[in-house]
Amino acid sequence: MTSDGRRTRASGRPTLEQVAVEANVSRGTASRVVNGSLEVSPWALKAVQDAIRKLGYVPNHAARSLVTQRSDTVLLVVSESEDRVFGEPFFASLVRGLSLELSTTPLQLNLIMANTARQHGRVEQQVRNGHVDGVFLISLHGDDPLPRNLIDAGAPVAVIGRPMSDIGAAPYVDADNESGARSATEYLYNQGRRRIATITGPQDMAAGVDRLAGYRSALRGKRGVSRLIAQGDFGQASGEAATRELLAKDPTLDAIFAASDLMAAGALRALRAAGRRVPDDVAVIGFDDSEVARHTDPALTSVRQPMQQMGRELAKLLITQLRDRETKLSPVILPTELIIREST
Amino acid sequence: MTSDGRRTRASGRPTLEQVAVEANVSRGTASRVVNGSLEVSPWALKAVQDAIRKLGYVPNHAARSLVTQRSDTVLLVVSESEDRVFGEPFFASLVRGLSLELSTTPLQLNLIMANTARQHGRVEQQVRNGHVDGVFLISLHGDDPLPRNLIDAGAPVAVIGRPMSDIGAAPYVDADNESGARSATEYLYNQGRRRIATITGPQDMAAGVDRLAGYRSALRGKRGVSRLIAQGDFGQASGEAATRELLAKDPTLDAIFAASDLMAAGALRALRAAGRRVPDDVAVIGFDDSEVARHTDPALTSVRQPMQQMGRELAKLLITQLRDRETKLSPVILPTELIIREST
DNA sequence: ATGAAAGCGCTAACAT
DNA sequence: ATGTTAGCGCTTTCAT
Repeated sequence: MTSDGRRTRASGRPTLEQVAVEANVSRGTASRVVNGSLEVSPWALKAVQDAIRKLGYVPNHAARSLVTQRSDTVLLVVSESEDRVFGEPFFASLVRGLSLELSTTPLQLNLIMANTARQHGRVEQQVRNGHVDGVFLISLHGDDPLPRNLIDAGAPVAVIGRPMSDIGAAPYVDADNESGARSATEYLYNQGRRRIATITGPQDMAAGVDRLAGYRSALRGKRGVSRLIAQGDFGQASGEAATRELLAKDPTLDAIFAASDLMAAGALRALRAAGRRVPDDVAVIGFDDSEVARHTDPALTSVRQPMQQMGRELAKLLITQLRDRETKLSPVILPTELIIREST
Repeated sequence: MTSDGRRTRASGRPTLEQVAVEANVSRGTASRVVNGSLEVSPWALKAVQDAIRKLGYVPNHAARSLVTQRSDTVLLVVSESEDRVFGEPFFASLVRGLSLELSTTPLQLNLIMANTARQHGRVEQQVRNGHVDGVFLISLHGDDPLPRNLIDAGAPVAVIGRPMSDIGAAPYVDADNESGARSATEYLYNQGRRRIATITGPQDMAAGVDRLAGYRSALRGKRGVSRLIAQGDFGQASGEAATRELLAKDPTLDAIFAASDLMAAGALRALRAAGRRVPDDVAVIGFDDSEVARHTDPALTSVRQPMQQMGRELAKLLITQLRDRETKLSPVILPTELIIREST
């Protein structure tokens, strides 16, 4: 008990009630001010604002959630099997973009790593419980049932990276992989390279398919250019192996476009082992503009994706759906940029 | 209204009340079961459990928070200026460790990027509001007031990476940087290298200081070994410059221990430019065992930190404090491992 | 424009 | 061991 005989609150945090008392208005009016209602007299408005400042009042999230039935929380789900993705610097940029955009809203960002089916279940549960108002999904596997389940559970979803299969109503953000690959290949062509090979990504992932399509598109109709395709899996070892294979098929090749920086780094190794100079004998271009690209020797020319911007767009996609559940959004495809370094 | 005249809940989610009705017990008893109280008859226990399963009941987080005055949420604060850290693969492992450990608790992980002072303010506010029960801090700047402010605000804090200045009551987790650096240096010595240089990290960061100390300690008392120290900032360019400097001072040096993989990658470039073969002429060791280490040519021998384990320990540090606010915890220092690759 | 009051779903103290 | 009940802090009708 305080000296005036009233119970002390456990935490020192002021409540809306206290603000109302301080401002000589009812709790209802105070609430209206906090929530920006227009039906408040200028006089009351000021009194409440002053009280809020004086007391250092901040709304209680739990109490508000309880009555509004919203959580003001969005979930970023990272499939652990994709932790290469997670570990790449571009993930940091993506999250920065998300944060930037979310910081203009009352939404909190919850992070969950969902590797197992059991954890996928937890995600769905969180959605059904209303603990989460919306979900960001990162780089799905082809046949992942998660997005559809989440949508069925009633949550808006936004996906980063074009899903291979139809994913229901979930909009996505992606870089323009095809166009990026096309520019890279055209750059090699314009350099005068005429024996241009590519190392593809896995063909069950959109990024793999689209980048190969870009390579093909760049060379379509061009005469006097030899095309050469080897299959990779985005990993360095596969790039190295693919390059050896390519070299065996055509020892005179003078350019390689790899669908990932890691594969390009592998190509660099294989080329050096084969005694080829880069870029003198063979030019190499990677994709992603990852950390690795900056640290190989020679440094890699690479196709950059605007990850931070993609993060912002991703956030916008979800925010829009949150504001109006009925909105049907289209995918957002952002342009890439070719970053020239030493390998071309 | 439903046909039986009672109001329908907006969301279909069952409440504890409905569980109680279904199980023919009071809400109180149902609550006891949900919260694992022992004062429940086996009979009631089963009835409630069945009802929970049948209805698919899950507790409402907001309602619980409201009454318990806990949020069951912990916050991971990433200083954006440290986004190199964030982007490194080891961050993924750290988060995985955190998630793993937190998944055994009802704690949710909230992610916030706090670059600006304004955002630091937001973090403090979240703590004061009770929106967050505890905070993880990652790689602080020397004189960052955040940890102390948070502790003052009443939140348990756990820090990853030894802070330079005293940080108050916050325990931390770190790798044994000194011992890691010592093993690396000793490895070079045991290889027969006798002109062993080091490229240090910034000396206003614990990792920089400790790794230099490890180098010194390894060589202490050894005769016939030349020591050579150049200053770096953990970045690749600084490693390249430092190596040129080192080479100028001692053209015969036969080993370099760099306090980061990025600097080691820079060293590799400078050595190649200078016509030195690695590891034949000069052996190189980095630190962090990052993605970059696996993709340089030659691949880098590097000191690995057990990031996932560090994540788990970090979580434990916070969980312990959450359970008992009075606990005073000691720092946790985890051993490193030397990963041998092609550069030695 | 404002006040009064009814809950949101839950826990915990109290009574039995 | 179980039921009853008083709030937790807030938003939102419904009156006025």
